[in-house]
Amino acid sequence: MQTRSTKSLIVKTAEELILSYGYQGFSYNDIASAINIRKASIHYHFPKKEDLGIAFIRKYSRLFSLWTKRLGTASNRERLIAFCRMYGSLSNNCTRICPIGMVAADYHSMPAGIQEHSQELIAQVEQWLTELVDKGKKEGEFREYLRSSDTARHMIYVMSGSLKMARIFKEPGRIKRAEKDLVFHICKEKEQ
Amino acid sequence: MQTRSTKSLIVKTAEELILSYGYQGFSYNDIASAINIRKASIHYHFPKKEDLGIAFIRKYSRLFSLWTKRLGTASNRERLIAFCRMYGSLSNNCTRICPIGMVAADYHSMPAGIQEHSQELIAQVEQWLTELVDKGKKEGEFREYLRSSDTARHMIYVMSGSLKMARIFKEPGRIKRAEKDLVFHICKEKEQ
DNA sequence: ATCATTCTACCTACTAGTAGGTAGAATGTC
DNA sequence: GACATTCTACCTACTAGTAGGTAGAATGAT
Repeated sequence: MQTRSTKSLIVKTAEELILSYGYQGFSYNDIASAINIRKASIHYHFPKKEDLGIAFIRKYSRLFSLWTKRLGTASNRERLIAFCRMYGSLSNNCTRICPIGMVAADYHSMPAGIQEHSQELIAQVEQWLTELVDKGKKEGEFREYLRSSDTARHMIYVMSGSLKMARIFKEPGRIKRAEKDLVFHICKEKEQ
Repeated sequence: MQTRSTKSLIVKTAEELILSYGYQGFSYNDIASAINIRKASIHYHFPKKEDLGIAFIRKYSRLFSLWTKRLGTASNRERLIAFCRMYGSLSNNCTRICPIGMVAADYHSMPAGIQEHSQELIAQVEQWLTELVDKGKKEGEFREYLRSSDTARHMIYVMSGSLKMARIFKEPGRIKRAEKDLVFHICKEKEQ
């Protein structure tokens, strides 16, 4: 097995474990037995657990960048909905929560390097959403009284909260509902 | 030192640790050294870590019940604001998050007994908020188009999200802002 | 083209430390 | 004396991380 596939397989597995059980809730052993390699091999690619944690967050940073780039010239309303759908897909049928929700909860028990990268990821998403709301207001699609950055934050709170609760109560409908609520109170045209 | 005070001191310390570092992020040793007793003494009061976790959640269940009872005959709008203020006070100056936010994130890595009690606590808060929104609508204080239980959930998502982000970015203003946003989009009278 | 060397990617075997948990003695309190 | 409480001393299981080795591919020198 080549390095590239093993390395990314490790990150992929870490990802699943972190989004299910949290940073403290998974071990190198869990990964090793999941993909049938030895623990030391993980340390070869990621010397410290912190390194793996950072790789996990940076991956989501990259994925989000790619996602925003792929998102063509849709209307602001469509982009808002697309964001919610993308976010909802992270739920993985009520088995996982979002990276932001996880790092935000475990924040104080994480190494400094992970904390910094977490801040960057959150800021990146907030930034993109702030610009979206701003543009939506200017182009008359979104309600004028909204404060762009507060609305962006509000969206993150709601979407990440809905994923968590959807998982606990095994109610995927909570995510869809959160989306509808957000669209309703951000967009001008009615859609309830 | 009597049992009662030691026992409640253990829970109090666990509480602080859990709300800062998460369920996986604290140990019996942390508590022992924090209040200068031996680890085994904690096991005397709480044989398993799960027992301590349940005590923690049940305490917040009781506290919430007491809080709702103490809350006199204020207007629905005032009760809504009081809820947000109470919730915001859990932030402890951006050092902690809320019990709901914590158990929701760590959910899958917690023992079954804690999971059940977590569900109950969340359901309890959701229930109270649902009734508040319902009453607020009937009495003409809240916007009629709101769905009571969805709005209740929305409130929990936003408040618990704001506590988490306030902690990460050391921005207590996020909590106040979340409160204002909720009041604005739930209550009829303007207040921005 | 051959051979020595270096590097990559993994391995086995181990360390020190910490986790939750237990047994039983010591201490206090009624 | 009886019982509750806290202690010392320990256990097993597991954690992140390290030491040292190996097969084989890549590189370089002649």
